[in-house]
Amino acid sequence: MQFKKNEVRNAILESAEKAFLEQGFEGASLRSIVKKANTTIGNFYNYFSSKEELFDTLVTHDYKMFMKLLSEHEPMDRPDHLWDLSNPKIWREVLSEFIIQFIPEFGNGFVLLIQSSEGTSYQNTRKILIKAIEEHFVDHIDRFGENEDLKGYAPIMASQFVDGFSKILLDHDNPKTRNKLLIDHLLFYMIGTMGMIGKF
Amino acid sequence: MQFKKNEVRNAILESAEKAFLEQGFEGASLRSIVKKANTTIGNFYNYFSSKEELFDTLVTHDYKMFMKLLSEHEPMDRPDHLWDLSNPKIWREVLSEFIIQFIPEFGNGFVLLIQSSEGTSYQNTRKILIKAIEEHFVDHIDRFGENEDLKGYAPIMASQFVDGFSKILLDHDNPKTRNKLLIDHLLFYMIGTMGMIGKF
Amino acid sequence: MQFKKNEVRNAILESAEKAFLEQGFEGASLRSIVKKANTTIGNFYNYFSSKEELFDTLVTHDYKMFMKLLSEHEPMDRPDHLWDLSNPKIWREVLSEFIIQFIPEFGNGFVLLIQSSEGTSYQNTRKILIKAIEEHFVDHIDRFGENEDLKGYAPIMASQFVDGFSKILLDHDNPKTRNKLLIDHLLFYMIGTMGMIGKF
Amino acid sequence: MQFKKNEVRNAILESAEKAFLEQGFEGASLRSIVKKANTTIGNFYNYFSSKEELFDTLVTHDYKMFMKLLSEHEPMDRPDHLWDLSNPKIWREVLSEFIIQFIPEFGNGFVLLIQSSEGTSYQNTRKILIKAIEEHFVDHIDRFGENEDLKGYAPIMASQFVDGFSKILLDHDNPKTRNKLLIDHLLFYMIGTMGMIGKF
DNA sequence: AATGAATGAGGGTTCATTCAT
DNA sequence: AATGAATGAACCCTCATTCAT
Repeated sequence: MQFKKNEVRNAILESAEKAFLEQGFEGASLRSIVKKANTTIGNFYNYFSSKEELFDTLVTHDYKMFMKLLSEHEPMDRPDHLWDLSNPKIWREVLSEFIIQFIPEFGNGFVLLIQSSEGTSYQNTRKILIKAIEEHFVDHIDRFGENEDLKGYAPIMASQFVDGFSKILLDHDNPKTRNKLLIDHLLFYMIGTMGMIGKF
Repeated sequence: MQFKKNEVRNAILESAEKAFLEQGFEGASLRSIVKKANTTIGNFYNYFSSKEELFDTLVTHDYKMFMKLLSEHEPMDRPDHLWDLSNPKIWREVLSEFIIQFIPEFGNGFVLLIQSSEGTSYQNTRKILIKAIEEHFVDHIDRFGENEDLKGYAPIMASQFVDGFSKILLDHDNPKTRNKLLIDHLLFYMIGTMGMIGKF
Repeated sequence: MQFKKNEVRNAILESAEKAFLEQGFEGASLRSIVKKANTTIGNFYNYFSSKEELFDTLVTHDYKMFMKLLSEHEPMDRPDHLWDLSNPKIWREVLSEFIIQFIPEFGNGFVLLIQSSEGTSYQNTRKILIKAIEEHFVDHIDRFGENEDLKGYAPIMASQFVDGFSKILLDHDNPKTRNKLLIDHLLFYMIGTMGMIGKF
Repeated sequence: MQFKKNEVRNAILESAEKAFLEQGFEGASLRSIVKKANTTIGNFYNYFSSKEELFDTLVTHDYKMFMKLLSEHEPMDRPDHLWDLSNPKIWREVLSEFIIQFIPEFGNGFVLLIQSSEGTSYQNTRKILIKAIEEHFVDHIDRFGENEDLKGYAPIMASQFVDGFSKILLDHDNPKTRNKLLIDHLLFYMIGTMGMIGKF
């Protein structure tokens, strides 16, 4: 019965993903999740030990991915040499190459982590990520010592960058438009940052 | 008991504002709100007729402000002539004058409206505002007919612009730094937009 | 300040009477009663010691009246000689004289006792009265020994007689139509009883 | 657990029926109902979706019956030819046949509808029925044009007829005595009405 | 593997009553 | 005499979780 088992399990996971994305972890009730998955609340506990573990399952892969990325601190930095390119016009294609290699890894799990994890043990993920991105921005700002007070805006930039990233993933399933938008997104923030620094 | 009355009322309002900001309207429980305000649930209803009315009280002023601004559609457009200025360097001071006249009116009420109103009658406010901003962006993109596919990014930009705006209000009470950040924010989006269009 | 005092007191009594009649003792809230009386909940307790005492005040006169009537057992019996009259046509005028002498005493207090006293210490009044009337009916039925099993219907007759009586008082303020209806009512029950016994 | 399920469900229904009859829909608390049914408030909602649905369940069959009877308007009229019979003595047996065909359908559900539905969606049932009965009485009174002012008493008669009907159902489970009393009841009202009109 | 009955805590709300002012 | 703030119990209802079947 391995086969059927996975069917139910997957049905629950799908239903839960949708519910969590739409109503958040606390807002989505187990009752409604299992109902949409065509099973019962009792049976749910044959597959998952708790609501939290359900969320965990949906999110763990992307969380590990994300943490690895964060600790390696390499792929994230890769496009940085762009900062030294003079012309925004050529950024797009370089970014495009960059984004293709690590973006596919992220999916709705990432969105759940960022937008729907309130009430779970992951609720700090968003903050951690934002903090990391912020430091990243600050690094670059620091290279241009003159804009000290721009740093105040860095946290805002960082949180928006992350939320925008997550919003794109959420709203767009089609990989092509998704990637295009993600590139737009990176581009927008690079241009914005450069402009704020005074590069134009 | 007129004296104590306002104290309690304000304690409830403060406690509620904090709770709503942190946990959203539905996530924040009346019981926890009144507890932090050092009163009882029964007494709460001597001051407010419902949880919704409590939210209403916190939000109504900023909501009216916001609706007025939206319908007049004038102050919001004012800084648009900046788009025709060639040099980003001088934008800052022009924006600065503009922002001073209408920003001071907004406070945490606006943040509640944008970030914490799910489950209240105001829950569409964020969407309305984002839609309005989005149209605004699209207008400017349209002036440069060649970037048709940039429009896909407009909704992202709009929602982030609004969320960033709200985040600044939330994180900064000090009017001076707040205004500075709001100017940064506008600047960042103008630069970003112009850059995306290909102006640089 | 005796004058003003009674004004408030009367306003409360009027408002309460209406509320109790419409929603019953438990269904009517003190809050709504004092609001309609243009005073406050706190002030209410300067005039009455409890909700129950308020009801008490509205009802005590009619209750005593009623109890006296019940124990004397005289006026109630008075029209009984009618039973021996052969022609229903002449009953009406005899009843008319009878009813005039004791009906005026009853008012809304009586209705409250019968229809709105659930939850108060008077909640048995209706039952007591009905029981008394029932015994009355049974007495007359007994005079015609042959209809033994008619007695089963006596409790129904009694409770309906009482409720109808009370309903007339409730629906009709005008003394003239009220008395006419009360006479109709008595007549109806006398005819019905005689008919059931087999007099026609 | 199918076995136990119905036990609990029935226990709740029984307890609720009793509570609603005694204290009305709003007066009866869910807590007291489930307590008497030896279960918990949480569990109640595994059987019924709301207090209203609980009432609904108790009442829906009789409500449909009643509505059908009212719309067909036939069985109700059937005994009318009795009015033209000269001798009350033979009425009883004719009524007896009539009543047997439609009365058995009614039970406590009907009583709940009439006496305990305040606060539910059925709260107008009593009024509707009384109005229908009243019109019925008026019809017959109209055949004897001379008693115009008797019509004032028709609403009283109608409401009492209905309440008496309901009281009999409430007080008597035994079908035999119940039917006998219902016949008595009809008889009583026919005699009363004829007498009032002046037929005797 | 699957069911759904059972639990108990907590949600927003209303109530009669008390009491300081 | 008058106010209305304060209390605590009770209202209907939803929730995640447990457990017997």
